[in-house]
Amino acid sequence: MEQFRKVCRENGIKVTPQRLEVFLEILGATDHPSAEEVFRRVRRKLPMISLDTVYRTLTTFDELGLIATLRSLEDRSRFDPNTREHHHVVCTGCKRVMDIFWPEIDALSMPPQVEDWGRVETKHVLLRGTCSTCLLKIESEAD
Amino acid sequence: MEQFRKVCRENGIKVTPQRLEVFLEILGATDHPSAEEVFRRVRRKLPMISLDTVYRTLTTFDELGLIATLRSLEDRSRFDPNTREHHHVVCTGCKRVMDIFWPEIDALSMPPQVEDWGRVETKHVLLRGTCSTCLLKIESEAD
DNA sequence: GTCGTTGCAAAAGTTTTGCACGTTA
DNA sequence: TAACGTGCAAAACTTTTGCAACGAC
Repeated sequence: MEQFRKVCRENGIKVTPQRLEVFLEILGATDHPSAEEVFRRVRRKLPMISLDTVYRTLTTFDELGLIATLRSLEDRSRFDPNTREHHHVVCTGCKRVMDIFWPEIDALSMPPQVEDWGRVETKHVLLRGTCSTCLLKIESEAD
Repeated sequence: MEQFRKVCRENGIKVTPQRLEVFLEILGATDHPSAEEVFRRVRRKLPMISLDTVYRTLTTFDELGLIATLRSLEDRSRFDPNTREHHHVVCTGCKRVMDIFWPEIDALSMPPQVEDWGRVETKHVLLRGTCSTCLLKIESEAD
């Protein structure tokens, strides 16, 4: 909690009761809650908090690297005619997606914790980064 | 195209101009278009097609295994307090997500096609399957 | 002719935003 | 007190659904 105040100070954002409660709630969560679920839980302590504040707070925390957001390709589904096992790399700049074939990954056996968990049906790797075109663009903008 | 008629016949769905055009368009696509983008392209050939038909058609094709849908965890974002590198397995039954630590994957170097592509910043593996609780439930329902 | 499919419109669900007010630093 | 952050309400956006008309088999 002192840690949290410190992170806020370092990043120039204010410590509000809303941010503090969302922080405490999400840090104790092991079940990957949705924004709606976080809202439900935080409201027990802070009944007047609004859902859009929860969204704004989660976005802020994600930007500060305090939490990770699970979502694959931005906000909408994309469709792929290739149904063979393969993977994807997406550019955070231009949002373009490239197929990857990666036999080493396909061949890997599951870690023990997953064997106990149940039956795995599919495996998909998503890489994020910056494509060479966008890298060039960023370099030329830096002039 | 004859292939497509055959798949439809085998699965008991009708061959409509809409389905045919969506099929032709998506099979030629290498850029992982969104539903909206597929709609835009198909409309060039079939100006009267509606967006909801495109959605329905894409869903149907996905169910038949003709295409793959890229989307991570169902429809909404989920948040994870764990920002160390790790991966996830999600149960298609109960939608619960479990963290996975998988050093073998983390240590793998990128395939050559990715080295050329640009700079990769993050790597995330998503497994889908059925957790043991849901497996038991399915078995008991099968009685 | 039957029944699955489409188009339209409206709804549903998640996430974002404009704005006036309140709170933090 | 000067920004920043919040709550409210409404909007934006993607995706789904009810229904009458239509078209494939």
